[in-house]
Amino acid sequence: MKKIRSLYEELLEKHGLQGWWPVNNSYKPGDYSTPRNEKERYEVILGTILTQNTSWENAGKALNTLRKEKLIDPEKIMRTEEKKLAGTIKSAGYYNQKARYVKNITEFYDSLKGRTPGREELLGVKGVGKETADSILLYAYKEPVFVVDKYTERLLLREGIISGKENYDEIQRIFTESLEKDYKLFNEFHALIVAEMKK
DNA sequence: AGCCAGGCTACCG
DNA sequence: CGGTAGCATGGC
Repeated sequence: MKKIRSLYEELLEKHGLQGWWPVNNSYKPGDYSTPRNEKERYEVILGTILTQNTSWENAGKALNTLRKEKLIDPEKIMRTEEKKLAGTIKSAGYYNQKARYVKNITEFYDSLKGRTPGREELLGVKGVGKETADSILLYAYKEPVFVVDKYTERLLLREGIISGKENYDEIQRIFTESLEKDYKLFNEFHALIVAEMKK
């Protein structure tokens, strides 16, 4: 197995410390303290839905609108009519689907009562697939879960580490078997992958 | 002007 | 079951 660890060192050398979750946050390189409270946690969770197959810019605009409407609040989202919610997040694309997904994840989030969810129960929420579940665990709950996305797959393809036939869990295992389970490391590694692959 | 952006579900064979 | 159409805006 080509050294995943040395790949990390190379990327860090090339790009420097990045940060965490790039949608609408004044994060600083090397600062992994966010989310600092439940409101920020919930905002990150909304961001994971809004950014599905969508540019961060468009997802960020939708998040800004939600913020302006004071809707970064589970109770308010649940009280907002789905049609209206869809209009509010229009710029994120797929707004009808995502309005439904936002409702679903909000109901689930509320039912947790502050508890950290498991991956399987997250996957039980309609609108939450593997990448979204893992993004929620890593970025909202600081769990040491490696997030696999298009950039991750493209990088491993480029490096000849995978053939392209591997599934999500197999790709994820390549990272978790080679690295200590540290959410800051997983967070930074993924940010570096994006810095490397985003043209 | 068409292609692409950190996916996911439902449905098809 | 593995494969894929549909969902949609905004930036280039």
